[in-house]
Amino acid sequence: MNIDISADRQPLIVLTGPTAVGKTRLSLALAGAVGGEIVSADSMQVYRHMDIGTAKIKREEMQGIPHHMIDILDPREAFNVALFQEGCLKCMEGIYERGHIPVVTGGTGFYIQALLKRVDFTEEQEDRLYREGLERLAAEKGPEALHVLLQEADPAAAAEIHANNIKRIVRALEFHHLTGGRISDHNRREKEKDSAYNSCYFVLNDRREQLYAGIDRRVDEMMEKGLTEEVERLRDMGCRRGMVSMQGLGYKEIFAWLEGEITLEEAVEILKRDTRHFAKRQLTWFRRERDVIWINKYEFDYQEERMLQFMLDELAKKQII
RNA sequence: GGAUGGGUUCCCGAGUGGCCAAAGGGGACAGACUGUAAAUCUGCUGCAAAUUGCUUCGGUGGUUCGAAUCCACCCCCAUCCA
Repeated sequence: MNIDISADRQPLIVLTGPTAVGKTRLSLALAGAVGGEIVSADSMQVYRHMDIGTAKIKREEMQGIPHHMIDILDPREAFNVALFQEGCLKCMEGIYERGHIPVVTGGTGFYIQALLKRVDFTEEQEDRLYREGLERLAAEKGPEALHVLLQEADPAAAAEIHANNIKRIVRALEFHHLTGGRISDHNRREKEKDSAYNSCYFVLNDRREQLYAGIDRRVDEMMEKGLTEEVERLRDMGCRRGMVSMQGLGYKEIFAWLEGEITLEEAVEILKRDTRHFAKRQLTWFRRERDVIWINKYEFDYQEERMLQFMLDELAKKQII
């Protein structure tokens, strides 16, 4: 009775969820069951040498399943959504050619959205100097000064973005500066897009207490595995605090400790807290996404088999498998 | 046993007669997000309802038109003296 919507769209599976719910583990079972290849949608696992703090899967744990978008960049380089989308599209071509299904796994909701909707990032680049000028202006005259500029350039965006949100205001101004257009128009256009794929969007979740307990446990494990040494190594190879990669959870806190701003104990506490905050933000994002299929672990008695079966049923309904 | 300091809303912590349901911070919760997204930012936080009412600042009683703020006694904590 369902109309065939799969005719001209390629199949794609998304498995996401807040940090430390168990995405990696379930993704292996899922990819194994559907003959899929895993595409990581994670803004930090793209970096080489950042293994412990990103809870990156080890080669020997991959069960022979190909993993993409992991370890593709030097941590001294800046990554962003547009690069993610580009890289993703490229490796997915190969996956389809091999007759496999991409299983997009990772917690960066923004990246997943950019991929599914094929958000258009092509029309402009970025202008570092212009950005830095704006940031200096904000630092000297306050965020309001930037907001006033945006009101002239793009009133709709100014109304939507809070004056304190310097990063987003800078981006909106940069967009205008580079294209002459308005980012508010661009966003409105892109927002209306539907998924470009015949896709199933699974969000793995658990009770809040369980989630938070899992986060605490994971951070403790990272410390035992040598997170501090990992960060020291990165620092010695030239990573500095301001870099995109070093803004990742675990890295920024340990850096603060290395530079004597806080004690190690404090760093660990802050890391746990910030990771909880992050998990909450992820959940907010997923709640807003349309057509997501929630998998609450407690509804499956925490049994991977049952979750997997549920997912396979959903995939069959949509004729993805 | 004596001296001093202190007990404030989930936590820390201001408040020393009315403008106090009580600053500020943290946490919790909620939200935004379209080339830094593990980033950045916002809202909210005693209870119930219309501008209102009710319960709260260790306990009990008192002073006062009016108290978290003043007094008395009691309980608990910290430090010091015995």
